Amino acid sequence: MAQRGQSDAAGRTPRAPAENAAEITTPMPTINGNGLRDRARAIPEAAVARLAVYLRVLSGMREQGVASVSSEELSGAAGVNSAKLRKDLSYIGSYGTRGVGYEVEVLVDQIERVLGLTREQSVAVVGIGNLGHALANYGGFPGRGFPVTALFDVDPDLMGVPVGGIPVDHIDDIPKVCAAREVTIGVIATPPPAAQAVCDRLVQAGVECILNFAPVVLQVPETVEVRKVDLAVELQILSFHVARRADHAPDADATPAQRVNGNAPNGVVVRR
Amino acid sequence: MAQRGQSDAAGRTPRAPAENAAEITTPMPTINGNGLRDRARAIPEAAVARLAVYLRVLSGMREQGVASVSSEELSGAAGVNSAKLRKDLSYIGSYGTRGVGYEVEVLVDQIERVLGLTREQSVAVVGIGNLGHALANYGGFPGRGFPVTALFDVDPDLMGVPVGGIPVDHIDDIPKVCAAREVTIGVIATPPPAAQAVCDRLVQAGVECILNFAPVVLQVPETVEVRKVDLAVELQILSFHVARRADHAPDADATPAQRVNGNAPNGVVVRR
DNA sequence: AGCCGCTTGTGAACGCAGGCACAAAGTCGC
DNA sequence: GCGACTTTGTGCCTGCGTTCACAAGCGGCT
Repeated sequence: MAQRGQSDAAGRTPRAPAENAAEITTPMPTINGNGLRDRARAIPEAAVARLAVYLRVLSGMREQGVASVSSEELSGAAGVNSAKLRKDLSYIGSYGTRGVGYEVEVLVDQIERVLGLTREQSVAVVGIGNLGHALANYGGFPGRGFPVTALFDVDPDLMGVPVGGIPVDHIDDIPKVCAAREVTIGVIATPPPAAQAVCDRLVQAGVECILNFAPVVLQVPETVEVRKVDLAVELQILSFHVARRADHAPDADATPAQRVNGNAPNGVVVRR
Repeated sequence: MAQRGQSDAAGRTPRAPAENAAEITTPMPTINGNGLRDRARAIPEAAVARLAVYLRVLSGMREQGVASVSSEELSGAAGVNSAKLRKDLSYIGSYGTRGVGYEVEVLVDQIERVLGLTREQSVAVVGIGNLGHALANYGGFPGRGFPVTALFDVDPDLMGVPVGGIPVDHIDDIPKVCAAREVTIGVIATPPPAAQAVCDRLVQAGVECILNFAPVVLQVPETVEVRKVDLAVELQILSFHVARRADHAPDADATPAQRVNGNAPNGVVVRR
């Protein structure tokens, strides 16, 4: 993304599944051609998204006392094909043991390192509606993760009211508060009309990574990374598939078998 | 993405047991102009996601009385490159006038047709927490869109209570209620442990498209389309970019806020 | 100690998606 | 009515991401 989703969305994605993000204006000034100091950049965005999934699965395994795992097992649990999993893992280094598999602990540590989860990322949520509430309460994740340290809204009634333990500030204070709390990631959960103004303030505050839930195309400087999650778009994509299915239904040839072919490890099938 | 991811995430993008990726694979590159039905299959998923964005932008334009638009204008507003936009539009047919541009009205209609928005998709939301509330109140979107016609939870206190105008039912009634209300899209907004069970019930109810917000890899039959939106994954992807950025920047150790402020690009705001 | 089988890591092929650039096509002005 | 200008639609080329297939490496078994 995707956001790309998801996508992606991914947003993005690609940049993400749904690829998205930084295309905006600027005709790709990316002098990226150097390809030199790209050690980190060498990891494709799609792979990064999957690494996050692997991390979640691995965390679950660790909690259940699983010490070691093979690419086959892990890929099955993550819903990808094992070759892709191995390639993804190879982007971050060689931490497996041939003939044996991977040590869960090691993999967790390494993925966390690559994803930058070793140092906590401070998150600000702007727009404390239903969605903002949900995000504010999200708190810790699979493992620990992203402490929400600042909340903003325009509603006077919300000012100072703690939500999920954090008091709400006015969006005019975004620059000040974000700087003070070293916010690195901003989340926009406002109504569409307010999104761009909020985004501008976040950028002004030095935030370089933004997760946007508002159905608007944000305009940002090239240095800022934006991922978007658009519920309407997600629904419309699904709607497209429904339509396609309906159109195709009369002569429904038992669905494209090739698509899940190599992926679904044996059992993936229909539970229940 | 899916990608998504959206998927990007995508980002990407997302596919349940599998991932996402190039599906649909229709051999023929599609000749437009006729063959109304088979062309839908040839549209790449990434393009579908963008079409949804174009639709939103176009709806806004229509509301402001804009009658006609060029690929350059529209692509600018949608944040993509104009060639890509034209190619995307070409997937659905030739509705532009050379030398002039596209008629907004026509484009809106055609995109809605392709996305299957002409017949309304009935949506069920499962898990009425903060996120579920947000979704239930989402109501209509850009234009009209996806009527939420059913809500489910396990909490006895919620049973029968109307949220956004729709009463909440127990998840055990999913098959019955979904069938009765002809639900075509299911949205899972439950805690992770409940997600798979809910998913199974939705599938059992005949729902073939699922939007999953729970951080779990759902196991579904191949006939079911799943898109996932994982907030943790989105944040981790952003975190990755923060980390990458820090590695790249020689003056890495300053406080994040200070550092980024220093990097603040000249024209902070690009704005439409 | 040496062999065997298992699993990783990766080079190479393949296929899709993106971008460029141009021919086709239609409009406007004269 | 004709020519020049504008913008679409698309063929081709490039690059990325996925998949395949296999050699390399490691542990266990005899």
